[in-house]
Amino acid sequence: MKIGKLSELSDCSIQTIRYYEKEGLIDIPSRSEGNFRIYDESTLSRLKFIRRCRTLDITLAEIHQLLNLQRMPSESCSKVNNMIDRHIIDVQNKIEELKALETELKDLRKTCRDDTVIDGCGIMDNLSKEY
Amino acid sequence: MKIGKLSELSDCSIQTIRYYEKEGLIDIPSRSEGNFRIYDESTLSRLKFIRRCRTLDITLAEIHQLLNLQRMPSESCSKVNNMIDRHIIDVQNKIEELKALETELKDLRKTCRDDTVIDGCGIMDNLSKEY
DNA sequence: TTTAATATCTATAGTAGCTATAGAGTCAAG
DNA sequence: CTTGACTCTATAGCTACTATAGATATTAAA
Repeated sequence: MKIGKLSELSDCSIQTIRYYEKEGLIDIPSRSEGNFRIYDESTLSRLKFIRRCRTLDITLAEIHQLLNLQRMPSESCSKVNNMIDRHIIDVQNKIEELKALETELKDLRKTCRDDTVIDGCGIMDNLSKEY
Repeated sequence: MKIGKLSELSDCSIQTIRYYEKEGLIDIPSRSEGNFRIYDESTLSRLKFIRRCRTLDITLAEIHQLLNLQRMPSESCSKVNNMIDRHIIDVQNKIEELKALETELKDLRKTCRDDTVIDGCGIMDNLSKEY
């Protein structure tokens, strides 16, 4: 199949597929006479794997590592486990940060009534203060 | 004062200060005989304002807007309020997304025992599945 | 006064993961 | 034979910085 079809089936944009090729995440495909990329099912599976990882916020560098591990089926999978564990912690930390930010923004928001003017706006005042 | 001192006092790196200058967030400073940037207190205040906004994840484009609003003290401050409200919602949405991601990562993690190899690793299996 | 260390200058490239564009070529249908 | 849909390469843009390299300026010590 050509790149348009692959894009449709994999839910990756055409540019993204070419980008992944450049990054070495998918195999270099064969070409048609007219120089169009020709793909088979294996690239589709690969793209789905990559997309699944990306929805989990796994970086492309980490996906590289996972793909390398796939080629060493008898290795211990502790690296995979550690990677996921690290991600869980990162996500938890990020959630805590965002909660703190939410509180701070809400506090800031309270300092302005809706019907006032820039000059007396508590928000602008607060942003100018030091912390 | 020169840029090194300003950097120290404002907690912005020297490169960041020059970057903000390029982006039009701070005034273009005067120069010494030897072509060094010379700043006064007003730039320091401005940088503190910018930094405060940045800790609240306000974008540089939005900071631009806020600075424009500062120059119109008799305008209604509803734009400021709306901006903060929008940020609160964005942050809340992001938190929900991350919570879902956390759950998903934890579920994924449960599919692998620590003492196995890649070939039988539930995580690798799961990443290859479609959803 | 020379010299060495420190501070500053400009310009440029890199980060992550795409997305968007321009300008050209390919191919099937009408 | 032309139209339209598809694909090609190469390049630039996004955000908010950060990190060089190589040159100049200033300051302090010897």
